[in-house]
Amino acid sequence: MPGKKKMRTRRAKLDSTQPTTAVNLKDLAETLGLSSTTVSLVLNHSPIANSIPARTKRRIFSLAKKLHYHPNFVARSLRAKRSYTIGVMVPEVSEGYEAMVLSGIEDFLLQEGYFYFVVSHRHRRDLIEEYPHLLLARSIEGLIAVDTPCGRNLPVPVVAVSGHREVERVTNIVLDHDKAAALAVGHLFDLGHRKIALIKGQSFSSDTEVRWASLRLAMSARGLPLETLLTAQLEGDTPSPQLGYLATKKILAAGLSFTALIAFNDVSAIGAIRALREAGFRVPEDVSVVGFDDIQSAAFQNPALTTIRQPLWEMGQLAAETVLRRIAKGASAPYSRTLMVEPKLVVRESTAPAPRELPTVSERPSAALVGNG
Amino acid sequence: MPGKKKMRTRRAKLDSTQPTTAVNLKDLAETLGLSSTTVSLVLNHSPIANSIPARTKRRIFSLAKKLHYHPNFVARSLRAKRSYTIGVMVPEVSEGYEAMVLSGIEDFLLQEGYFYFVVSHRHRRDLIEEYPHLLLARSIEGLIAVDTPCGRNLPVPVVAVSGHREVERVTNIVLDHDKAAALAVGHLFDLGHRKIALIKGQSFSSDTEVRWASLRLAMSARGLPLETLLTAQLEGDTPSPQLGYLATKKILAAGLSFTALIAFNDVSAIGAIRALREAGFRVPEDVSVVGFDDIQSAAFQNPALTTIRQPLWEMGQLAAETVLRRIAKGASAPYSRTLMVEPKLVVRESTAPAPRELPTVSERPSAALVGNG
DNA sequence: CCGTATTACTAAATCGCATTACTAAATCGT
DNA sequence: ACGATTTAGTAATGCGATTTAGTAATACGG
Repeated sequence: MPGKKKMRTRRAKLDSTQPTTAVNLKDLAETLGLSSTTVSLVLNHSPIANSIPARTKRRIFSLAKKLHYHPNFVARSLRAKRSYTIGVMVPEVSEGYEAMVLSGIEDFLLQEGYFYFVVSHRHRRDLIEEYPHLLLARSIEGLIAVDTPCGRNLPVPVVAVSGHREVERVTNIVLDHDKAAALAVGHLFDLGHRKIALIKGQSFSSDTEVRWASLRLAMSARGLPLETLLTAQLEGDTPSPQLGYLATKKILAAGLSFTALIAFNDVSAIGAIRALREAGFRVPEDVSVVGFDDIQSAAFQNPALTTIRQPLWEMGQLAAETVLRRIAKGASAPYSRTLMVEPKLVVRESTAPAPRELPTVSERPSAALVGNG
Repeated sequence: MPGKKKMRTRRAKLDSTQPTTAVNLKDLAETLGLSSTTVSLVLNHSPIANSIPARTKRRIFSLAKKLHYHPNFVARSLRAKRSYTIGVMVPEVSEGYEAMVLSGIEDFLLQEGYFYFVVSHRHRRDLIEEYPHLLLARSIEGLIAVDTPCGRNLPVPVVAVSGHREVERVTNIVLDHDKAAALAVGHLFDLGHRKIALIKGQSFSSDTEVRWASLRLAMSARGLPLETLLTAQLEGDTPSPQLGYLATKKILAAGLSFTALIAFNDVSAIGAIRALREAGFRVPEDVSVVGFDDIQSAAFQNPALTTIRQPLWEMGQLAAETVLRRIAKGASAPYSRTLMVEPKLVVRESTAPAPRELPTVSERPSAALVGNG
């Protein structure tokens, strides 16, 4: 009699030209001639299933594998009140920064059986406010905010990657900016550079102020003054080399000569190099350029970019690990406010010893190197 | 009597020092002295609730708002068998191709109230097999497979972006490769190039064979022979300019001279340029290079890359739109097998008229341009 | 050979919501 | 005034997995 029933169920699925609907516990149980309780207990390695003979267990496992059975997460979540899902907020899914962080997050999360929702807010205030609630309504167990001023006081653990500091109950994963700045400035200083231009990030970027402060500190530690005329800020919402290009143009227009430039990140460094070349400077012979981040394409720029590597993938990984740990420990458990990761100087081809004489725009034929590297 | 019950429920929550657990339908109903059916019907604006007087409705809505009631998404999904979630499979969350497609997918999906899970398989066969089932277990309503040979016969609509063709019940979103190849070859031909080297994609990439066939077609249409010695294939799992670099090295080593190179994609084109330079060729004066895709950094290479733009963002957008449409129509509805998108030639700086004489490696001092562009 | 333990399971309740099928009372048309 | 309709709801079922509380059947100790 149970045989008949099982045949019908399976047959219906096999006969159909329609695609098979996902297998569920009951299907399994009926096919095996067991109760769904037994199957569930065995599949979950419950100690209560100790008494089930190995043979039966094997039968269960092998059929489950054969039919690609995976417990319905929605049902499981409902019952267990756990969603095994976390939310990730990013400014956008760009080609550079976020992709690397996401990749790190994903690797860790999937390996732990968690999935994640990504939402990108494009710096829109209303979305930054709204998304955490939308995610919460979907029962996320934790939230990772990448480069995003994240909502305070959410009922789940929040980990910020390069977020603004000092938000209650948020673990911050940040680069050691002081060390990063010291690395950049020190490298140029050691190459003999004394006139260094700086490009500051957009005001909405959470790294901007800290990195700027660290840069000033590192400069003054080497006795280098900070010339306002050698300074410009990125302007524009969507990150693109164009922003660095325009910022560099502005510095060049100010007329003060310099032998090195530290950009806010690699993307803007790429634009900066282009602006410098258009103005007739060779990089790195006349002007050295240092970026931040070490995005994948930094190594394949021409010249390859010297940069301060921000371990983005590892930061994503660490963020995921931290959220999961905080989830496991429970909401009331203590948590670290800040986790610092180490920057690394990656010397490539965009930096060189400072030239003997300060290069100026007027001195050299500006057409010489334009349009070709 | 109902009063007593409701007091107990609410009180328990208010007394607790633990964070309040979310309000549910039953809480609401009991507090209001109504059945959960009524409350549910009203909150969902069901026509069946037409007969409920406005006063009662108002009471329900206002209490719901006051207690911040949000229906439990998990329970709702289980019951309604709708998760408003779709799955996205990608080879990996890289900096280039996938990020753009994902971005397009996300824009459309979020705007329609859908969320998505991303999983990356890194070309591992077992993961490619297993992930669709894992996603299904999470009740996805549809699947987008980006550059992934996707599982056949799933119980939800599947849309493949640049997937392998001719899979049952899968809508394919593909570039018009014939047009793309004609654009690339035609552009170089018009510039006077007759000796064109080609880099073929990795065998696991779904675009590889079609693009190759189109390229051969386009070549022969112009009367250009396809020299095996001017041909190399990318080798390696993780996309990186390094692969293009090595492939180009191999072509150079073969010794046959050429004035132009068509790479499989922008990433490999970047590597190709580097290899050409190391061998002493100027790009584009000696050798022109054309890429495919038009990833963001293509425009900011030096020289800026001439490329065949694949509208990646739009493809993501279209994929999302198509999945949602197929979901709305139901599984048995007819669907388009293939949706073609148009390539566009983007002329930048990596292509130029063919030089008078065929350049050869031995003719020029190979150190001249190394390390600087 | 009786009572307890163990083995090998199963029935039923539960998670929160949606939905189908009702009901009891009031109102209406003729 | 009596059946029909409308009004204002409620009870019961099910989505799929987990979990608690069981139950037969056999084994074992004394």
